[in-house]
Amino acid sequence: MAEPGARDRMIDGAAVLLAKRGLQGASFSEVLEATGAPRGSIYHHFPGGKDELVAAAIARVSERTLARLTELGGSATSLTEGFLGLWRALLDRSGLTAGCAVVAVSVAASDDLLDRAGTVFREWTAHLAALLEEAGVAPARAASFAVLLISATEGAVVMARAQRDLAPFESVAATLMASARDLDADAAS
Amino acid sequence: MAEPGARDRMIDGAAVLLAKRGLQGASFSEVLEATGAPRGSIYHHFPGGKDELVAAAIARVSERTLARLTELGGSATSLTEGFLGLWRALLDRSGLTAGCAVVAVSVAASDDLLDRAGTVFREWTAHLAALLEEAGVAPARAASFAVLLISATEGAVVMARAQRDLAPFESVAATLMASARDLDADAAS
DNA sequence: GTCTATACGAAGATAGAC
DNA sequence: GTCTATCTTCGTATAGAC
Repeated sequence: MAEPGARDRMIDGAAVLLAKRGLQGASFSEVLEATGAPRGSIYHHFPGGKDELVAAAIARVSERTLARLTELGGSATSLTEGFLGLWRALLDRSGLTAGCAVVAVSVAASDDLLDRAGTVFREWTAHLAALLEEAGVAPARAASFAVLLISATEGAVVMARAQRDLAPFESVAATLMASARDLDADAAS
Repeated sequence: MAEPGARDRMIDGAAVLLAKRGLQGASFSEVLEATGAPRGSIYHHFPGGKDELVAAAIARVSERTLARLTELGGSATSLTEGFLGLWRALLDRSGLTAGCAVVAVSVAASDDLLDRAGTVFREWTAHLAALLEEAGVAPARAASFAVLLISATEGAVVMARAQRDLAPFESVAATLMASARDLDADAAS
């Protein structure tokens, strides 16, 4: 019952290609080559064509990110460490050749896909802010730190990748971790 | 003497299209249509093809950014305000449809162009750090704040554009301005 | 410096057989 | 569900005339 996996593999493959080579690099040919999925069933699985595939890919990236954030819970420090860890792992695993699939879509997509990317960022921001509040951070500070954490991390990933050097990422990570410790200290008092 | 302007217009046009539509959106056809430049002279002006045009475009964006930063000088506060102002103006002028051309190249380019984008980020970071030091900020703090300012701003531009809402940018801007005031306060003491 | 014409390949998408 | 074949559009790039 349900799909045997071809559709799933295509979605994951598209997510990887978006992260590594951008929207134009995530062509059907590339996705099929990377996943071994059958060419004949592209439009069976994705009647909406490439946009539908890309939308599914960034939705999956979003869900996974949200799920991992939830597991982190606890303090502002652990949330920040965990969020940074997700992107550090992406850079490490790829040898600094991959970035964020959502960012890749945000800079070169149709209006519909741009909207979906915006929704992903809103979800991440809201989820992070809610978890920070659970950790005892005041709502206003939780909201502004959530936006800063996401934007600075995403920007740092872009810089580290372009410079082929993890240094800018680690510099930003250290600064954000210091801020997170301040949040926890204030929450405890 | 020198070029009458066709080459210059193409470079500027490419920069605008990169910012608005990404690398694949900055095709020769689009650039020619946007600038009115003659199709027959593309490879006269850019023997290296598209990569050479894109390289020239992000180099020009970089130069302009560096020049404007130099004009700002003064304090950490004025530098931060000015840097944020450059990107706020970009978002405003375009109705939140344009982003940073260098980021667009960083997520979807050839190795050579990726290197050039990395060089741009290094130049911005070094220049900002140097100006912060002139403003009395300690070298280590100047370096880390320069990286944070660039990465957070770039990330915020991506988020604001995707969400079609300036709010995330302004939230990040407020946080960065508060940090800049701290730097100035410490520099004065 | 600019033109037309064109070669070449890649990409998205569709049709119809199996 | 998957295949092959094909269509169309587009983008890069080249050649040679003006």
